Formats: sequence, C-alpha cells, structure tokens
Amino acid sequence: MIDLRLVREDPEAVRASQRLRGDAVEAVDALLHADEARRSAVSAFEALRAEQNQLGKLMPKAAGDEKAALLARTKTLAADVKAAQAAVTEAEQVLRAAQFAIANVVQDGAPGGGEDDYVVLREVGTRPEPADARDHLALGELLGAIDTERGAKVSGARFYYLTGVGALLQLGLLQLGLWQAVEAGFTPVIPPVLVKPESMEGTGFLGSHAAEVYHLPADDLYLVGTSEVPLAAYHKDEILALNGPLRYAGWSSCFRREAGSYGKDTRGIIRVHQFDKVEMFSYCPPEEAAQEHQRLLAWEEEMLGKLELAYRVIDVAAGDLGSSAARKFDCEAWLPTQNRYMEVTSTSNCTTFQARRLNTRYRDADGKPQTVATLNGTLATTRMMVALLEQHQQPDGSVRVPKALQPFVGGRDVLEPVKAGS
RNA sequence: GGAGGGUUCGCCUAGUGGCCGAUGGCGGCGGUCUUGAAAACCGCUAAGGCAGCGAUGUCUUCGUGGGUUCGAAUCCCACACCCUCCGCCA
Repeated sequence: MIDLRLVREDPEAVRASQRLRGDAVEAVDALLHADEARRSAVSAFEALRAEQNQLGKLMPKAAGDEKAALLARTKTLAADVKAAQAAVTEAEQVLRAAQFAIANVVQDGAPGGGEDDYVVLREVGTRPEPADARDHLALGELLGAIDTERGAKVSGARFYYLTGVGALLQLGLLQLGLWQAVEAGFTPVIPPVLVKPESMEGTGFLGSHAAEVYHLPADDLYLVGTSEVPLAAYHKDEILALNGPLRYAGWSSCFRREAGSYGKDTRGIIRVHQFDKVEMFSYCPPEEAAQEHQRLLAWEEEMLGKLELAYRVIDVAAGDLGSSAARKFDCEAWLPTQNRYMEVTSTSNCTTFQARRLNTRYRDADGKPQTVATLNGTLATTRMMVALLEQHQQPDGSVRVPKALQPFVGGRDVLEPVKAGS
C-alpha cells in the first residue's frame, strides 16, 4: 500500500515511478482526488459529531422545556451524523481502492521498461559446457532421483517424485541454506503453509497473483506460494522493538497453480506446482532497507558460490517488479542444455509498502511508531537442483557434489547412476 | 458434528445506557531516598485520522459488521476467532 503522505508531498515522484513501470499515471491524480474527498467528508462528519457530543453532555442535566428542545435538536442531528458517517465510509472505500491501484515507488537506479529490459550486473564463475550434455531430467532419471511420470500419474502435470539421491539432494540443499542463515543470525522458522484470506491479501498476493494461488473453499484457506506470506503476516498489527534488522529464514513447501504458463518449461522440474524453499525475510528501518537488500543478495551469492554454480545477477526492470517491490535482483544460474540462464533466486526490497497494509511498525529513535521496511530473498530452492545436476554432470552421467554440500548428503562426493529396471 | 464459556490500552483485570478513552495490578520509563543497589514512595506509560508553524484542539477505536437510542464497552442481531466438555478420527 502506497504511502499517502508521499503522494501528497511529492506526487511527481510517484508519477515518475508509474511511468517507469509502464503503469497509469492518472492513477496518481485519482488518488489525490480521493484523498481530498475523504478529508472533507471527515471534517464534515467531525463537526457534526462534536456538536452531538456537546449536546449529549447537557442532556442528563436538562429538564422540562429545555430538555424537550434539546431532544428535538439532537434528533435531527442524529440523522445528519449518520448520513455524514456513511459518506466518510464511502469516501474511505474509494480512497483505499485508489491506493491499491498504485504499485510501490521504484527505487532510484532501477532500470525502466519490461521483462526484457533487465540490466546484467555481473557474471560469476565459468559456464561449464559439457560435451553431449544431458538435461536435468535425463540426469535425474539416470540417478533415480526424479520421477515425473509417476508424478503425473498420481497428481497430474507439473508434479514429480524426488526419490533416492534426489530426496537426499533436496534436503541437503535446503539444510545447507538454512544453516548458512542460522550462522548469519537468522531465526529459522517452519511456518504454516495454509493461511487465512486476510494473510494472503495483506501480503499482496491476491492482487495480480490471484490466479496463481491455490484456494481451499471448504475452509476458506489458501496454500502459500512462498513462505514470504506467513513470515510477513507473522508480525501483522504489531509494533516491533527493533534493534537492527530482524531476520527470519523460513522453510516451507510452496504451491503455485502456474496458471497462464501452459507450454512453458514443461519438461522436468523447472516449473512445478509444488516445491520446497528456504526464504530469507527481514524487517528493518526504511533507511537501512537498501543496505539490507545488498546483504540479502550477498547471502544468496554466497550460497550459489558454495554450490559452485556459474550464474549472473540481474537488476530487474521496473515493469517486471511486482507491485510490492521497489527493487529486485535475481540470480540466474547457467543451464548448459538450454544455453540460457534460469532464475534460481530473487530478492526484493518492499520498503514500507508491504508492511503498511499489514500494519507492522517499529519504534524509531524518538519512540514513535513508524512503518517498517520488509525484504525477502531466496536462499535455497528445489529449482537449484536443476542447475546443480546440469552444471556438475560428468560424461558417464554421474554428478559431482560440491564440497560444501557433501556433509548434507551423507558425505557423498559423486552421485552415481543407478541400474536400470528399478 | 453437538453443548457451553470467552474476546477491554504490552500482560492480567474492573466495568449492565450519559459521571467511561475507559478501573486496578504487573511490566516499562522518569524521579525522591541511598556511597551504589534493593525496598518504599511519587509521577508518566495505547494507536490512529483531521486542523494548526507550534502549544494545542477535535474525532475515531473496548473482536468484526449491522441495529435500537438524543446518547452504547454496556441492550439486540449476524459473523469471526479462542477456550472447555462430548462425539468421531489419527
């Protein structure tokens, strides 16, 4: 939810942001009008209410003719108050709708444009170019690690089983990430993955993402697409005592309908309905958010370094940000068989945008409540297995396990193909 | 699924129509006393909107939404959530 004060004080900055995103500039003026309308409705109501309160105080002391006169006056006043109150409620609804129509103000420095207008910040590592490379699914089947056929039989397209070293690899990857976070001072969290509508709504996922979200109508609960949802809603309606950034690392399964992505990444486990993820989530004062964002990115890169993956970092363009983010950096790992980079992590700085709707605040140096900034970033996810298998494959179909990961997969340094027929 | 009980300012709690934005305790903050600390005592201690440079004023909020009333924490209705008991299932 956009900061109304900012829109009032510097509407031009918000208009510029809208332009950079390719969103409607007129939405800013609509919001300013709605704000104006609400304020005048409020003062009208308050003047009437103040009079009503005044007269109400006289009532118990009054008697006789005086009381009758008072009653007559207050009776008409009561109707006026009611009408004025209804006008305020309506003006507030209009204002809220106008407020939701505007996405977060893009951070200075973020590139303008759409999905293809990202800026590559750096490329890290040497891209491996294995001869006769097998793709991750072929490797996964050789290793007895990934079974998409039975996944489809049991649950449908975009479902899969992880078996044998596949199951171990995923758990190891997530643990490597989680331990890195714990050592960096994060509080590890296993959150609920079913949330109430207000939690889903408060984190902004029922807006443009609504079609992506699984809903359980019998209980009116939603399956989360990321632990960002329960981690952000965790401190809803709270005033935090912040002493530096408050950091959580959430481990959860994630569920996505992948509506509208028919035909995209259909092979293997790149784009699936269910996967696991360790997500970093940080609460901090707004003035520290940009720094914290860089830290989250650094932790993501540290993780990819441990996995010995070749990747690049991109600065996502304004039009591709999502409504809550002011800035977003993605790390994309190299995929030899597709000759392209694939997103494996994403970190967003949501500034105060997400926290404002969730009403999550902190006390500043003067002890005054202020809206906090929230940030999130991927630390480990099922999808990293795709890059890991492909980049570390060897000619015989075995896959090298990076050193840092070995302790988390039972000390294995190589994953070997299993015999056929199992 | 059935039957009860509950939801008030960080926590606990008082409050059955105007004297209630709301009692008391705990916790927290400040002070007196003390070499220091403890104890005791005194004071302060919800959030938000609007107007104003400001002092301040004013309005809203007692789970949520509606209703009754000149006036609602208090009466009525609906809903949500929590707890207890019973049943059912792991």
